[in-house]
Amino acid sequence: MANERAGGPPRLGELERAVMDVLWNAPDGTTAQEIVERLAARDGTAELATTTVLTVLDRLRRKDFVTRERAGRAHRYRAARTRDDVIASSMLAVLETTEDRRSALVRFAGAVSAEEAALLRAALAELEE
Amino acid sequence: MANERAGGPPRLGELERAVMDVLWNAPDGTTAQEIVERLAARDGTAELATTTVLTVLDRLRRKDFVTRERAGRAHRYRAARTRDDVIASSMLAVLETTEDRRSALVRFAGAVSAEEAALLRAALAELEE
DNA sequence: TAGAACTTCTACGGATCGTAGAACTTTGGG
DNA sequence: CCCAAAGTTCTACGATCCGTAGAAGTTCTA
Repeated sequence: MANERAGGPPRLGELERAVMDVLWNAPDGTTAQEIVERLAARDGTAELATTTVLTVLDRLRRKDFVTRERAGRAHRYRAARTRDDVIASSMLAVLETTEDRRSALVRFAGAVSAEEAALLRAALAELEE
Repeated sequence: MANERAGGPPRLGELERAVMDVLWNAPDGTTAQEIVERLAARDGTAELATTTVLTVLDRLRRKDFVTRERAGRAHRYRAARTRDDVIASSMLAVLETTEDRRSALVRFAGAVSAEEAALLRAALAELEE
């Protein structure tokens, strides 16, 4: 009974997030191979083993972040959720850990940068119509 | 080099959060003993060992979520940060994991309830002055 | 059909967290 | 002023998550 994640969406690790970033930049999907290459290029580091990325892709699939389909002998992986969806629902999940969302939101509004405040205002204004 | 949390505020586990909740409801601080009792009362479960709560308090202290001061032979623990501050900065941390904050914010604005949208608008309006 | 390409299985080490006993420190009461 | 009780720190263990990747299995394609 040691550890119970209970509510909230599954958290992503560092590499998991990096892989998602690659997928989000490839709307038509990519192969594991290509992900390996892009990660190495992006970070200027040595390539990871392909199996490493495949393991991560598998975990992401279990978390419903990724889908795939056959393509020749490989699979073509693609993001199952948009980046914005993940970010927004993750922010919401955090917000839901408090009883007093009101004051948390007020605080949040005060904590974002001026530009972001403007963005939020614009987004909220659009909703109002 | 296995695991690197890198950026972002430290995450809280389930019990850690529960302890913070108790502290947030006790603005003048409490002792470990009292936390044990409140947790048991709140959840209707058996009391945890006092050392368990003390361990958690210690970890929270290292994460700068909690401070304490001597009070007789015990310590009096209190929250070092407000609940809203923790929530808001945690939301911000999530937001910062994307490059395109603009569209994430738009999506977020669309995902909150109508009431919450109104709250946000009000909070942002106040900032503008 | 065999070799290459790809995937799944298995595994390990580090980190975090829930959990708590053992050992140590402090202090109030006698 | 010293001791027992109250409180704290030390140490530890098991579970889970994540990064990492070899070994073993599967599936194409030439």
